[in-house]
Amino acid sequence: MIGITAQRRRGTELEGAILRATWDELAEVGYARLTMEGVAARAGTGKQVLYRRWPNRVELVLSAIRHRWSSIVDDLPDTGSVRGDVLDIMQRMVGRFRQMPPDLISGILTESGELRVNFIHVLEDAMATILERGAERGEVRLDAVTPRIARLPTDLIRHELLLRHRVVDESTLTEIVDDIFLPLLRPA
Amino acid sequence: MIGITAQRRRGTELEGAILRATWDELAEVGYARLTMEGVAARAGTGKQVLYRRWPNRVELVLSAIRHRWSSIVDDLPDTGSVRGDVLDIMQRMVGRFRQMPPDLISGILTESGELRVNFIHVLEDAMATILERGAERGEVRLDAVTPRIARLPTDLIRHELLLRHRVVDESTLTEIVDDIFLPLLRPA
DNA sequence: TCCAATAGGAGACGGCATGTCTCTTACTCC
DNA sequence: GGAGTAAGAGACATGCCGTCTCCTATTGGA
Repeated sequence: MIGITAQRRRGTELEGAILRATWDELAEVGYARLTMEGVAARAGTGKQVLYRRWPNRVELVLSAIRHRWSSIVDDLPDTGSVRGDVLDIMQRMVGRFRQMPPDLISGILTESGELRVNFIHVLEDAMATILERGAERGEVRLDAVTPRIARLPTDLIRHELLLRHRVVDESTLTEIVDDIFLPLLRPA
Repeated sequence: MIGITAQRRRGTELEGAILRATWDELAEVGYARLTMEGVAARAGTGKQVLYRRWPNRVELVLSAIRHRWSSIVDDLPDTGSVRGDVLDIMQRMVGRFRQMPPDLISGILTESGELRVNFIHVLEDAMATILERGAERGEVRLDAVTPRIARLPTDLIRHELLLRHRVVDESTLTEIVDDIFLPLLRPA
């Protein structure tokens, strides 16, 4: 045949294209109106190819998110103070959230029930490390810090972003850290 | 015509029946799979009757919730201590949540963003009153309590219930109150 | 008391997305 | 170079949405 030979993508290459298409579709129409058909069309493939890899919308979208972003804490901040480190983590959460379609998280939350390990567990580990380093510097009395206190900053940011739908600015972050979190790290 | 005369319900009576049917449907299939057709069938009426009153699913369900429950704080607790009052409020939140289909809140939150008024604002007012009474008893230094601190208990419960999907037991409540909230009411 | 206006009950309809299936054809690996 | 695999394309049954239309029970006003 003369002219264009329709190259047929496979495996990783195809998968990458689909995940990119998914993300683009998300950005364009949001999560609520993202359809398998839309993604397939945009990726230039058929629905069956999607369903061969992911059982449903939620899983596809979760893959797309993971594909686009590595872990939010793959490089831990080390500013020299607990305050700086925690603010850094919170800023990352806010920044990442800002780059998502507004209904993405709540949509996934509704359909799949749980926030995946990525979103919560990883942050807990990061906080643990930050607090240990703080303890070595004498900033923190580790025995006074319960797990719930440790996740206070991230929990509150999450609450603010997802349940209150607030724009979280710098002053919100410092409020949480200075008025709430830091005082609890060194009880009287 | 001999025998059963098909009484035709109207106005308030019909509306009540629909709202009850909506709640039953919610309890049975959850929010995600609640359909207008299902509600209409259960109420023994047609879809048009629903659409005449509510523009869509969300509004119908919101009405059903309001129809079933009055405000969570229409009678403020007054146990004689801030600790008791706050625990009481938190227990109410947990109790009410337990009586809801698991996906109800997140579903509505996703689709309409409404409900924040009921679920957040009302509780803030209640907390304000509780704290003022606490201040009169000398339990609380009001000048140290920022709005964000005041809503800490309710925010954390909400986070636990809606984002972490945890079963919130008594020990969770006392942890939040004793380890986090009360210490912040009387800084050193 | 009767009649016109209103609203209920029932269901058809077009539209759209889901998830399954089938078919042909390009590619890959042995 | 040939068998097996998976891509591309689209038909299909299903389900729900929101709108429309029909007919009839009920009601409030003349």
